[in-house]
Amino acid sequence: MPHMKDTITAAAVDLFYKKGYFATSVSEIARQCGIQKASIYYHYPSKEAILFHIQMATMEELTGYLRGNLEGHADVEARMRAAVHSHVRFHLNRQRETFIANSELRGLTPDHYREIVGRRDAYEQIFQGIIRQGCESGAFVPVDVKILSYAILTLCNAGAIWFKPEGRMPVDAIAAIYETFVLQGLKAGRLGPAPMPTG
Amino acid sequence: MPHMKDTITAAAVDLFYKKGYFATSVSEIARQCGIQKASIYYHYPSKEAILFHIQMATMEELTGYLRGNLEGHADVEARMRAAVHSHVRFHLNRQRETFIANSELRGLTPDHYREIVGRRDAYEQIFQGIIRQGCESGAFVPVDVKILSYAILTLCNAGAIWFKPEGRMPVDAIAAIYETFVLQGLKAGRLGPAPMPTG
DNA sequence: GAAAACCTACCGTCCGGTAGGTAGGTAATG
DNA sequence: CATTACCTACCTACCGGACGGTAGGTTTTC
Repeated sequence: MPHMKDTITAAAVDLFYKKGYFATSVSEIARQCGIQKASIYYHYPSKEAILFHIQMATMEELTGYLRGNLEGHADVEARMRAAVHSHVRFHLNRQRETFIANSELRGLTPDHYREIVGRRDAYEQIFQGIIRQGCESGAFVPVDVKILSYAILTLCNAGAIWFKPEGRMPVDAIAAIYETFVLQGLKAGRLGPAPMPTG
Repeated sequence: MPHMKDTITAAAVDLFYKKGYFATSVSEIARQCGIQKASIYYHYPSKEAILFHIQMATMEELTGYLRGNLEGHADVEARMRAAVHSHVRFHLNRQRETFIANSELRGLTPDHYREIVGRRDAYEQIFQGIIRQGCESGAFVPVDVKILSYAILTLCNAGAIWFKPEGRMPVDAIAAIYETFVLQGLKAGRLGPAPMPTG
């Protein structure tokens, strides 16, 4: 039996995902939990605190998941594959939380905003490190590391938009598609015009 | 000298982009235009109507721009390049409008929602047609058309998130990077494991 | 019996939207 | 050419309601 705080958090995830943070009222969250609005404030000091809690927990888990999935992979191509796979898997399994993390940053206070964006930057830098390493070793075509890292991360989020857990496609199959597409786009293979200088 | 309705629309674009639709009040829009809140309702019947107008105009322009850019290209690879280039260019030049179109669908009434989603589907199907053609002709590796179309469109939106018009990178350079990456990922080139069946 | 968990009742504020009025210009009428 | 009528584009003042949040009392749990 979960504690009420977890129930509240889960209800908030559900509603923030479906209706958005600003369009969701504290009363609605309470109603979904079967309690009164005032009781929410026993567990959380403010509505924003709920949002921050969700975002923080999601970023922590996302980063931890990536670190775990990278362990034991030394080869740069294998690391990239593992990173993409990890990112996609997490986004499909935690659809609602990652959607909130990606789209509800504006609801945060300036302090909390900085906190979350800092963690996000750290996460991105793991990807950028792998891409840079691949470019330097010649495994990948030379690319603008920052631009490509954003592109890849955004691309991998795509699945979370349309994915239905009960659908025909299993998570790993989708992850494999993105993995293949990204690696095909990155691997040195002499196709197309020369890319931009790697400013 | 623009008419007030255009001023209101422009102010709404600005505020919806910066703060989000639900976090923006009609009074704020009015203040930014130097008029009173009630005067907004002379030009628009409701707040939602402003959002719908922005979304509708954006989708119309986006689709028209793509159709124009595809004209005269017969080869499937050239069409794909032109499509990606068009999509990226538009998203960089109309950053605020496309951001709103992508993230503020929940603010629309059910009728308007269907209208916009319908146009979006039509736009996506242009991309899916090109991908399908490329797969069937053997120019592209066999892929799941729908999944890849979403992936490519989402990927091309990435630029609009961080792009600063006054930055070091010109629009066409960024478009070229995405173009190369996408084509490299799509073109038949015998890399990586076999992709999924093209359900 | 005390601490934790939840309640009812309420606060001030802001929201989207409306009612009704008015300044100033244009067009029709005699 | 003066008067009446109408129109556009805005205004002030207000509505009911919902919002986030709080005060203070009551029930449940250990």
